[in-house]
Amino acid sequence: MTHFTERVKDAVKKIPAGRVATYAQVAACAGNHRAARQVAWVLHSSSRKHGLPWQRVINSRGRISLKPGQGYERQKALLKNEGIVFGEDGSIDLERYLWKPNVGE
DNA sequence: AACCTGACTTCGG
DNA sequence: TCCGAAGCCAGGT
Repeated sequence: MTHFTERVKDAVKKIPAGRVATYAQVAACAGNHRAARQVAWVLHSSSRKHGLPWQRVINSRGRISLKPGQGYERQKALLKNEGIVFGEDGSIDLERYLWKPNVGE
């Protein structure tokens, strides 16, 4: 595991409940904003172990990347449980819920 | 080392 | 808004 992967996990853990972060944002925190895909891989690989609030990581469009039946509903339920409100099209208002690193921490 | 893969992102059409 | 193509990164085989 590279240092980057560890940083990704650490960054994800920092995301506070009720907030969300994009893959690119997490990647940036880990050192490479271009490694968004790798972030997805890490989550997919580590989510099994609990410990990671993977549900708080969404794509740049403010929507869940998982497909229905592939975890979409599960993630949506977890986020709603944290107080996040979804649009009728299943989108999340990033202006309101996006995690702001350095702010409030 | 080479090739494949993925919960991505951006740009065009 | 949807679809396809291209770029990008690191781990797994």
